[in-house]
Amino acid sequence: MGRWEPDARGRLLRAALELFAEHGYEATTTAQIADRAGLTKTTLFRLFADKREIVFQGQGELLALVTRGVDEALNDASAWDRMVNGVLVLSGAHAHEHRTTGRILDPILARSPELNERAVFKRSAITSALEGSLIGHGIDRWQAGALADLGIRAYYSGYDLWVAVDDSSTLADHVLAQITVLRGAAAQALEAAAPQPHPAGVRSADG
Amino acid sequence: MGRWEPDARGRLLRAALELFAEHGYEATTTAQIADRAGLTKTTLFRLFADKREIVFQGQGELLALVTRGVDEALNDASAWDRMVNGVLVLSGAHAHEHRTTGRILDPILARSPELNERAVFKRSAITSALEGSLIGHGIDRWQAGALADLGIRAYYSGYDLWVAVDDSSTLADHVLAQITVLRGAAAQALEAAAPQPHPAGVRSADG
DNA sequence: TACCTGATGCAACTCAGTCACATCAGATGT
DNA sequence: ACATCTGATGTGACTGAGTTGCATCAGGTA
Repeated sequence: MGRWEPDARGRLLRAALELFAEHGYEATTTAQIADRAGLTKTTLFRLFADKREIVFQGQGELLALVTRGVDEALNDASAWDRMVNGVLVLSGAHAHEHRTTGRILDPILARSPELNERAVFKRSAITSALEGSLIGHGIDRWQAGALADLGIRAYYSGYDLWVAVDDSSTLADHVLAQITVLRGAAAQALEAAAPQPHPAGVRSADG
Repeated sequence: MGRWEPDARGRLLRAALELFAEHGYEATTTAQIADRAGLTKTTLFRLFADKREIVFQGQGELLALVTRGVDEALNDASAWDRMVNGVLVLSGAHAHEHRTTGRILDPILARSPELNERAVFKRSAITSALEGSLIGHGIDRWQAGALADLGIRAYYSGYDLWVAVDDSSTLADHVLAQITVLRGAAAQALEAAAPQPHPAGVRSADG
């Protein structure tokens, strides 16, 4: 346990968020972060793979979560229901405190291309995990891809809404609502493409 | 024109691909690349924003392409047709030589997390460009998002197929085929979710 | 008291990326 | 020919991320 000051990771995270908010991400050095946390650069890099990971710590667990959600759906669940369950289990991982963190993080993230790139990568990793889990349950790979895109899109826009408002709502509430919205939108978009009952030939829009 | 040896960018790209293939991306230093190209590190970083961009040079133009494709669709084109046109114009940008480059690049890319992250970022940027263009034409934002995801997914899996086979087919051929496949798959996945014929009033997240 | 263990510090290192300044090859004008 | 202008390249020093081997230190155990 904590022989030295406890919770080195937490202290580093808080120090980093403070400094990022004050001076921006790029203008903050890892030495400064370690310094404010009462540690050294070496320890920082022992606890985090790189500077960006300070901000995204724990996102690795999300991959396991979404997979678990897909796996734990009922045996006769449809592809759609498996996807929904994956995204819902994913959403369940966020406590109310994450809302505050999200509010602090968002502007920092928006101003830093480097952080943005990592964020996109995490999103992609989660999407791939969802897609892979669905495929693992025998779902057609193209359906799995489309479902994963839709589900993760719902998750992220639900997250944005959840962070933006200030009520007692759960992340899962917003995500579920977004799934419904996106399902309707996707259906409408596809309807315009394939009005015939049997999805056959497409007319390309020659340029 | 070339007062010195011409085509510095091309020489650097070739040198980089050689070295990456020989020793891997991470094990190759920028100085080595510049050296083999008969240049210096400084010049390398004058021509490329960073080490990763050597491999992804020119992807920035793709954003403009997909936007142009969406813009140049017929005035009364449906949301779907605008998306298709955007993706097709995007596909038209690749000559046959890109196939060879793709074959060399793919294994390098697969072995390097760093390059992978950049690749994902580029994909995301193209998706956002497509989504934004569609929204700019008055298309509902949720539809735009879903359409962009589907279109770019078709583009990338079409690209994979195009690179994998060795015939006279065009990238656009494969992408178009993938759009059809994905449209069918998405329709099927949604059908299981919403069996009711009228996807009517969708309630947005309470806010 | 002696030992063990895991978390931390220290110092030196490599490499990506930046910058100010010098240089060099060719085009232009006289 | 000669001087000059211009843009592409080289030089060398610098910052900061990330790594590594070794020392140290706090606490638990015998």
